[in-house]
Amino acid sequence: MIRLGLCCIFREESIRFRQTTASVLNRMNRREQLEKLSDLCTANLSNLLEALQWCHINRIGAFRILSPLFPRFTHPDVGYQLENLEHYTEILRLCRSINRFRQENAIRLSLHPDQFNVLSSPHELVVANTIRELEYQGRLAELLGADVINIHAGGAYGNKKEALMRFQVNFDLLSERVATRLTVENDDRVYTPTDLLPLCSTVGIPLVYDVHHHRCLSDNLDIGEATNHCLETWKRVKREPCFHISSPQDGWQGQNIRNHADYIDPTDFPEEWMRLDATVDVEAKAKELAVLRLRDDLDQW
DNA sequence: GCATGTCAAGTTGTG
DNA sequence: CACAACTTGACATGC
Repeated sequence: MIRLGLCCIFREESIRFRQTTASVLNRMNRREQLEKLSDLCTANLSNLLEALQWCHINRIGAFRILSPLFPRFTHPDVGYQLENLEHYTEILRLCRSINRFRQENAIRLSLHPDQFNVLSSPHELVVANTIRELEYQGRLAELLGADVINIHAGGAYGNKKEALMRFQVNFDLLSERVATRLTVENDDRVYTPTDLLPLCSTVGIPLVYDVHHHRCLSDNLDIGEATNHCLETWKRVKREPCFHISSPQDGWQGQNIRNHADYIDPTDFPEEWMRLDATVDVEAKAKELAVLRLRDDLDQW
């Protein structure tokens, strides 16, 4: 069975995640900062539980958790520890409820750290910041029961081989809780599946195959071949494979095919995926509306 | 109440 | 060399 995944937020449902910025926090004293952050973390966890309940009711089998679930957690000035928040006990209780709910209802959770997390960077500071952020997401993953932390391979710096070598070296600096969850995804400007598959076998991490990115930046593999190679990387770690799907905003003849459309054109859904046991994250601007429509479209087939 | 500007972070490609 | 694009809404501010 294909399980479809909703990414991070809702378009029409009133489930909303809250945020803040460092500049707002910096205008407060530490006590006020922690009060605000405690409120936001607690609210976001309640919202996450609601999001999972929505997924369950609507037969959506996966949910991607937004990175700033705990806002500004790793920020150098205003970062904090959960233990220092007023609602710490409540926060842990909510995490356990979420973890139990996703387990009982078989909802797969994943995380997708932002583009500035670059393990292949030649800059020590960038790598250090990346590791800090990944460790935060690892903690989150452990608390909530997410099994995927998916990132891109980063920049090429004029030499992809060397960049991927740095990725490999820096991977060894990650904790067990991050390393066992980390996956790498082909992107639409630098790294194709062909570029990443050797890294995946050397490091022993799975490939998240984004077919839209592959259509924007192709290699010598067709979709069926890339799918099969991707499946092998997941088989090695005995876990359910993960794919991404989107459609271009103005069709394949449009100006910028990288932009995501509101909905998924069902003809963009690879035939090769139809009979797989796999997760397919739906990256579409209409969010839950797009997932529901694609679910119905696939049911028709 | 509504419009507008801001938000920690990286890298690439364009002009 | 500077800057927009990537992707993107939520929030705070100002009128």
